[in-house]
Amino acid sequence: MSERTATTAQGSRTRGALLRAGRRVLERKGLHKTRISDITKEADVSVGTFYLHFENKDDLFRQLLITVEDEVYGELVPAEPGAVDPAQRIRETNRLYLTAFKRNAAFWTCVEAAALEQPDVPGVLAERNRYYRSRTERAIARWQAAGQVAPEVDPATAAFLLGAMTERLAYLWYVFGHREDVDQATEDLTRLWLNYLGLA
Amino acid sequence: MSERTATTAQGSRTRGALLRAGRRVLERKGLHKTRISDITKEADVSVGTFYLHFENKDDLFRQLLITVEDEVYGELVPAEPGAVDPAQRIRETNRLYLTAFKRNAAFWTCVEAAALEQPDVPGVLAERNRYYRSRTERAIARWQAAGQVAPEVDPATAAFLLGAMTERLAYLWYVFGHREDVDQATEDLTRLWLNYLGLA
Amino acid sequence: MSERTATTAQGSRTRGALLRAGRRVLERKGLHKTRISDITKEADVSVGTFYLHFENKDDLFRQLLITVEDEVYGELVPAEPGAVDPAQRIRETNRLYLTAFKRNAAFWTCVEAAALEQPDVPGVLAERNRYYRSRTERAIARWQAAGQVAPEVDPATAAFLLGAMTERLAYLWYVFGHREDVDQATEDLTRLWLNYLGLA
Amino acid sequence: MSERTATTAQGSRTRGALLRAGRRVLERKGLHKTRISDITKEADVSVGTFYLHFENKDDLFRQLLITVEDEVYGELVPAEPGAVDPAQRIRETNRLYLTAFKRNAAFWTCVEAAALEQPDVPGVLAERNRYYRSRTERAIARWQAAGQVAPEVDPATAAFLLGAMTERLAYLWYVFGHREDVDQATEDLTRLWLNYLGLA
DNA sequence: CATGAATGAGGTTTCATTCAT
DNA sequence: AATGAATGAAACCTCATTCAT
Repeated sequence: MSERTATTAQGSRTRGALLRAGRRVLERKGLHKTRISDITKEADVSVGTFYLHFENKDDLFRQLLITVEDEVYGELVPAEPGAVDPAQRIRETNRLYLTAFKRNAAFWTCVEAAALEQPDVPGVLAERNRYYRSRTERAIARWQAAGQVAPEVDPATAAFLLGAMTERLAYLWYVFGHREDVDQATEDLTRLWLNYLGLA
Repeated sequence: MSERTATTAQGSRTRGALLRAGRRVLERKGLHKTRISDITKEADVSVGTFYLHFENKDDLFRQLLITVEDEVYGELVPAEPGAVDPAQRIRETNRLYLTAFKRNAAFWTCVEAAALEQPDVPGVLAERNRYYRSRTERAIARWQAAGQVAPEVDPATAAFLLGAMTERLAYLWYVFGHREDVDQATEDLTRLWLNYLGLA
Repeated sequence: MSERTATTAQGSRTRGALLRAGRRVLERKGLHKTRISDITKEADVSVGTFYLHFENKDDLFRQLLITVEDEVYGELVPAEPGAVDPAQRIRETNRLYLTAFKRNAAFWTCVEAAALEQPDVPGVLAERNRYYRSRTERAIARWQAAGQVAPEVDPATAAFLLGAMTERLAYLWYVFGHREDVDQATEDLTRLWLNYLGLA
Repeated sequence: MSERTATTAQGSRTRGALLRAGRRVLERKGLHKTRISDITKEADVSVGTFYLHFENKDDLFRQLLITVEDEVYGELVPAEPGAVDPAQRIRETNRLYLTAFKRNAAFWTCVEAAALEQPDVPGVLAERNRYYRSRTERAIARWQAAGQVAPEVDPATAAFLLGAMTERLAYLWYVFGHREDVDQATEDLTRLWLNYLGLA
């Protein structure tokens, strides 16, 4: 439906405008108070045009979610992939995550809301989680092999727990609370990771 | 606001019926798909009666939130208040929390949704958090004084971080995931606490 | 229906309270924005009580109209009924009318509104008009007989025209405009009468 | 306010249909008994369409009032603008006024009702009054300069009083009473003017 | 592709009136 | 007589979606 392969240049330009406008409006008004007409007004097109590119609001939202996910994913690859000090690596990843989360906090509010109602959204979020978790898990296993992390830590459990906490803290700080700094937040978060992994 | 502190026995009976019906319907259909007429149908009263007791859906929701909060708060007082082994105490509190959360998980879905839209809800949640956090903080300080927890742990930070993580895990397990057990969940959660506090 | 002959002392006390409350609320909120519950609240009785004494809002309004009419009628009898100077008499009557109208202006707003919708109200107003008109007509005829007013004036027409104008001016001054004085208003009005009757 | 200055031919056609339908229904049922759905049914459009063109019933009414005012204003310019006999001129203007009023009497019932409730309506009416009054005032002053009207008449007062009376008589005759003729009404009214101005 | 007027189902809220207590 | 909770018909208004231009 919403995936039309061949489109005019003009067509995909309009589609892009709607996506960008949708994001702006959603961040401003929230998932439920956003009307389709709000989005088309922001994009400076007529209501009818919306239905040329999307099935409905949920459809646009899903497309948007994928786009934003990609953006965030892309940024989270740490600078130097070589082997470094675990503490250093954890700190750096946390900083990248918090920075990206903070920038997308307003939109993330809508994502959480959608997750409670739209059937596909939890799946998208779960996949993101799984990706992070497995990355974390592999890193911990590596550190164990290198003798930097105690062998009784279960990498899978650790990755799950630390991930959950990281998410919630980011949410509390940047969505509900109105924390602005990233530096101290990174320190607070990192300390928790190091403690748990016995790296402090 | 909307309450006229129930003048009649009949009046407060109906009000109670609406609150209970509201909760049932909210758990079934979610915050946004619940219609006022759904609630009155479930309570077996006419639409007009709803407005005799509540200003609108949000009003009922707020009243309901307070009620449920009280229920949950009430249960969280650990059985034997005497001085016991910290690990034992943490495990017990976690079990109580997870049990209560699991029982109210469906309603909590609505609470999270409401927190993203209704201005007063975050306040209610924040207050609950503050209460727990200060209880936790005092306990940790006590354990430090008794030499059971290392002095370099900051009780305030620890309470905040551990609380956040606990919340998110409960949410992931019982709202998104469909975890059913409490025993193993309690163990997983408790292990994290003990690790962070150096009590393992 | 609403005319119940024998009633308790308590009963007619409540009825009176409702009438008085009704008038106060009508003056404050106008005919259409006044709710039955507004009236019972003002009278400090329950809604049910209203229907013990009146059929509905229109019924109360009609009763009230009669009461107020009586009040106003009663006041309009000039002090000394003996033969006096016509100009003097006209001035005095105009003053009494404007004074009474001003005091009842707020309620009169409702009367005009009701006249446009309730079938019986125009009749009540018309009767009041007829009463005044015939009084005026007789006075003019008397003055003609005494040679004080020119014989080519038709008393019936004169009474009708002068009455209409008096009504409208009172309305414009005290309902729409917010005129406060009575003295100058009386002079303005009286001058018009004298001019028309050739008494200037 | 609510107008988006008709973008499409179709759009303004529908808007016009709603205005005309609104007027018809208002005249038939009166201001308060007219439902929005009555109007849309009469105009043969759906309810939603109403809100595309007007904010609510009051809004439509205000638009309508302006339209009708314009209609009436436009007609009241006397045929030959040259200098003529004052009596002749007064008679002619009165006839035009009564004719226009009679044609719009049913709608005027609603206008009077609205004036008692909607805050802007009295202003519209007052402006119309002011316009007439100043026209009348200038005419009287001209006649005084020409020695046709006695110098002791105050043009401003005369214009105000005569205008008020004219309004009320038209109202009593064509709204409350069901007078049908215009000729005799014009004579009655004109006689009053001439008398007051000493032109009889 | 784009437009924006039109649709109407679906929800919210009000309030006159009744009736069991 | 008085109470006030309960009723439900009736109005209002919104907004996702369609479709003729």
